[in-house]
Amino acid sequence: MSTGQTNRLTNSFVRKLRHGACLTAEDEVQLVDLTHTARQVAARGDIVLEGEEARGLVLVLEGWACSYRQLENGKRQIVSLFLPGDLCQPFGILPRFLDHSLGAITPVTLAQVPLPAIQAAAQASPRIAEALWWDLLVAAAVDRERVVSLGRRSAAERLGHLLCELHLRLTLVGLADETGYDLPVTQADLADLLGLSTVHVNRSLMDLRGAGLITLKGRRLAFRDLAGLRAASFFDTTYLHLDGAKPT
Amino acid sequence: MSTGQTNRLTNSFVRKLRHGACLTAEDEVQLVDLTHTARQVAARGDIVLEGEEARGLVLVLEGWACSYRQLENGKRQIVSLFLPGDLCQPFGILPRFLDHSLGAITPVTLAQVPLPAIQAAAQASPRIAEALWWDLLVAAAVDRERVVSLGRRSAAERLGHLLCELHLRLTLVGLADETGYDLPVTQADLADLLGLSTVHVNRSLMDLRGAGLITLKGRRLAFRDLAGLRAASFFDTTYLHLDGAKPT
DNA sequence: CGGTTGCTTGAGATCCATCAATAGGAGTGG
DNA sequence: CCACTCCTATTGATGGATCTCAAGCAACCG
Repeated sequence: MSTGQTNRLTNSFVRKLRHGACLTAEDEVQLVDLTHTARQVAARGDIVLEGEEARGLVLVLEGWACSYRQLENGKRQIVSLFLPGDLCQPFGILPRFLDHSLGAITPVTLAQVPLPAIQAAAQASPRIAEALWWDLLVAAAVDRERVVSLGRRSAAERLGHLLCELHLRLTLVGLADETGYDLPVTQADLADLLGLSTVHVNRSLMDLRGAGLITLKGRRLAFRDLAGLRAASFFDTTYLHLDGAKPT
Repeated sequence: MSTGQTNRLTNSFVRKLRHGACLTAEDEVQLVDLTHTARQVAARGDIVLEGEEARGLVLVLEGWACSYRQLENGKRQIVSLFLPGDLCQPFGILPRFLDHSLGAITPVTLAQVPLPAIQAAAQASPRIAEALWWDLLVAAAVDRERVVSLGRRSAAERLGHLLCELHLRLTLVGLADETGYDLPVTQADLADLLGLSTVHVNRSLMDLRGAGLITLKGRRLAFRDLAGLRAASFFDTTYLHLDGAKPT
């Protein structure tokens, strides 16, 4: 209850979608209604395993989750990170089977949204449709940025860029401010996300600390020089298409 | 005119979408009608530059294109590769401005599809909607696979995996068979796609040739041992969700 | 033909992975 | 409340995969 209040009037999903379209009070009620089938999964628990059939859209209401692939050689790659308010699949179709697994990082609260229900909501309200499409666009932009990082950025740049990205995404749902945010992932998780070894993640983290850019104690990430961090990791603050946002 | 015949009855877009839904003759007419505003771009020419406003969905009818990011340090990362029949953006929304550039690799024939037109087509036919969503799903799966490759696969594995992926995608639109296909990209393009240097792409290509897996002369890629190549690069043939396909 | 572009090969440098060992916390059970 | 264990963070040393710089060559083209 401390990290993100879920009640009948709003939740992280709605808080995020407000940035994508000018939702009416009625729209918000419709969206919250989609999320009433809540389900808990413990930290590091499985949500859906690769090869399973999807039984509905998975929506993260609280906590952090991720999609990942477990490789034949024992390595793991996290494909996407899902924060509160994030939909784990595109909202218009369900695959016959998943080509990746979904797992919890922290304890998570999930909603399992039936595809027909969300489609009906999008049909009924052009603002909901717009917000959902905007969300899909943002998710795609985040994924593109990950490709760029993995392909062409150094370890420290990747790390810094990720920290900036998370800052922006968490701010959207009210879970971060200018000073920093809770970063409830292990260095091994970061390694699987960034395509690095845990040892090198640790050293890159040291570099960022040594450069006076961040502080990371326990699970709290604090910025000491946000502008400097953004510059050092070539982070472009406009990349989430927030210009279409209607801040509440 | 040799690579892919475009006429009033069918084109590469329709040929691909047939795999995603059971389209009627009427559906196919609707889809072809979307593509009549053809436009040519020369090899290596710009299609849309980063920061520009999108004026419609870009659809590749013939030739190869890509989306890429030009980095501050002079490096380039290709984010997605677009083959004949590929839509370069999700079909439900246009961003205010592009966070990446679109460029031609070979000479390309493009259609610029107005967003309202494609939305109307999807509204009018649930089969068209299904096919478009399937296409989006496949594109997302390809992008995920790229993330996995960049993060956790060796250079030779990345290359082999890409060659297998292209084989499958080109087969969908009738541009490849069991023996191989035309690969009209330079080694520098491959490097920017795979996050490698051109020198190392060359050496990895040599490795695959040396292992008796492929032949690459001129612009023709020929398989000498497709099963071996797939095994060596851990390629999963089911990953494009073709089980939902209705082969014609 | 000269110039350009793309492919190939060599040699040395660098970034990052791997292996290994230590230390600090958090939980657990006695 | 202590001993124990596990997990995570940290640091060192070594090796390997890939990059960068450099040069030669072949094909194409005006």
